[in-house]
Amino acid sequence: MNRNRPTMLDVAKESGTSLKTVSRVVNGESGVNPELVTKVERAVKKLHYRHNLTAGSLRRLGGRTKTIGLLLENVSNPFSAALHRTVEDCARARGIEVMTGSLDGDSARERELINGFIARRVDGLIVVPSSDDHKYLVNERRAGTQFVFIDRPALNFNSDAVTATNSEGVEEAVTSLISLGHKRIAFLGDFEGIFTAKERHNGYRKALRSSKIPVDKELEKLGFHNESEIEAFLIDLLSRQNRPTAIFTAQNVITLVAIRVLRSKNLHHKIALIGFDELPLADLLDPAISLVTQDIHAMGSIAAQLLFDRIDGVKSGYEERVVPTTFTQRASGLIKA
Amino acid sequence: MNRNRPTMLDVAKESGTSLKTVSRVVNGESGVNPELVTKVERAVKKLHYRHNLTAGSLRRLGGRTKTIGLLLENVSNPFSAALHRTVEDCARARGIEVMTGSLDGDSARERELINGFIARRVDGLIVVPSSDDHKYLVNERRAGTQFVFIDRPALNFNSDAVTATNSEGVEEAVTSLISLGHKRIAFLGDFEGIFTAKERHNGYRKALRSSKIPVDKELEKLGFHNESEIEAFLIDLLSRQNRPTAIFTAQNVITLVAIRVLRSKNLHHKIALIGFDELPLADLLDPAISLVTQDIHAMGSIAAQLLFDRIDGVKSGYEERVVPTTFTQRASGLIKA
DNA sequence: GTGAAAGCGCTAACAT
DNA sequence: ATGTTAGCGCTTTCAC
Repeated sequence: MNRNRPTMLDVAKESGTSLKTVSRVVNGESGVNPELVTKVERAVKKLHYRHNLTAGSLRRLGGRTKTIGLLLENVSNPFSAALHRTVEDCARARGIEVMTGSLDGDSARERELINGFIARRVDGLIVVPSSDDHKYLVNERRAGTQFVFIDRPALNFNSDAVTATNSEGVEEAVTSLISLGHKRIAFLGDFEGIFTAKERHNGYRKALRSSKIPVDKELEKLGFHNESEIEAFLIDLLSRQNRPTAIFTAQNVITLVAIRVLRSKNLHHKIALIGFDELPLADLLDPAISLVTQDIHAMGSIAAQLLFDRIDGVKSGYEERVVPTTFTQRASGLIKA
Repeated sequence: MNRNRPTMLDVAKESGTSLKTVSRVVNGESGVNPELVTKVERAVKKLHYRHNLTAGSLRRLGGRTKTIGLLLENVSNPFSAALHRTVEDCARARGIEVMTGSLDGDSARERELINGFIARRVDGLIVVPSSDDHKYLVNERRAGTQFVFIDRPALNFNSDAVTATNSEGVEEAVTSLISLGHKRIAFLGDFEGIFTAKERHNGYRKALRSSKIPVDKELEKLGFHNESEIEAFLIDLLSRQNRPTAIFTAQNVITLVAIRVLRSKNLHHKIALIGFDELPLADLLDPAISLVTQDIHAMGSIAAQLLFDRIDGVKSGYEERVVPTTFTQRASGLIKA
């Protein structure tokens, strides 16, 4: 029972001061007689008093709870986890705690979790969205909850957002493949409904167009429901007569499966491979894997800063900040056509 | 400003009912006239009412906030992240949200974060501890906050805990090396002050003892301050005349460095290696890496269940649950002496 | 500089 | 079955 916790009134009685003085001391307000401060602090220690921030937020102007929500694709995937850590560090510097949740691409879960966080009155939310319509947030923002989107922008909802140069990053990587003589380059990505997936596909198409290589739809596939679908597509792809000489995998799980399939067919030294997203140990594989990666630290810090500014009342127009990707060339991307 | 959010009183007025009826409907209590339910629900929708759980917890018996805290080593490391996901899933099933924080092995941070979470009145905490004295939690538990420890038990604080068979897991792996003829087996682990590090070292020593292999302190090192120290020790170790024929690395970062160093010396096919902790892509390296791993899902679920039971008022004696590790033998562990 | 009183949004206890 | 009132622990407002 939290009921047995002492309150400010208990501390006031114990220290022979008033409730308000205790409040001032606990909140570190200036202008309190040092003697009283000592008395209060002694009583706090003696009674093991713990400030109740949630009660305070009820009456506090603006009702701030110094808690934010962070909605990720899945807290256990490396991209989400790294983003989480960055946001946590930014929040810690300001005495803000972070509540997290995984959406798994489910738009219903997005709404549920946002409702759950709002019921706990978070001051704002950083969201890697899973839904394709964020109109429903208009009322929440009007009521005082701030939102910043990350990785993908909001849809039907004008807001701050931080994204990466998905298209340009892929374009650079695919162009490098073309310059090595590749003309048949496969592209495996997520469903086009996902913003990042579409952007990455656009980058691939642009690179082909610039080099006047016609699109071969047989070499493209967007959207897989699970790993075995990826595997099946790749096995089919590689068994064709006119199989590709290079593969671009636009997401880390797809890259992982591609590595395994290429190995199992003993083609990992014959067919070039470049993937999108960080992959632990990618540099230790044989061949080492070329990757296009996002600057997660920059993305997370910018998103956190944007959110904190909004919570602090900044009213300027909504910003969309774009963070450059990095192309790390390794052996798998240098295999010639 | 959260101030503009409508309250139950606004909903009551809009629906022509009373505050208490609104409360009943919002909380899904039975025994309310369906007509009134409809009226209230209509008003809730119209006004975009959002229940304020934090206000409710103030008055609610037991003061539950339906929020728990999860303190991890570092939310972005794979072990922590996987644990986080498991706990999140267990919590979600009960409508509980999770606040998280990274301790980085810092005991001051542990206290700070616990204080921050208690200030927000979490119902309980699941802790991978970083401090070596948890006496200070006695008062918190007395005041109604529940604690479950995971990965390492609490010190000077009697509580529920979930750990893995660290010692037995290592013993099994090292014994397998011995049975392949290895007698000079190096052991690299974390500082002995860390529970898991000590346990893993114990397992190593037990395996040697059972086979009557004398301990060679030159082959052991416990505690590194950073990756370059690990690297330096390994480089020295491998350049000795009587270098080890096998290495056991008792933690994932150490295993990673060992993989890199063995490769750089071209010894990865000559010296056996077994590591502790999961390593993504370990099966795709050449040689594939043998690992002793923890059942993170089981550990997380058990910890969550223990915590929820305590929150629900279970008063039985504190339990220490031990979850078996798994030894996955791959090529790196099968290299002979 | 300090304190008393009101009230934040809700639930509990008690009417009706 | 529904409503009224008090009060959770705190911050605000305002008086001293």
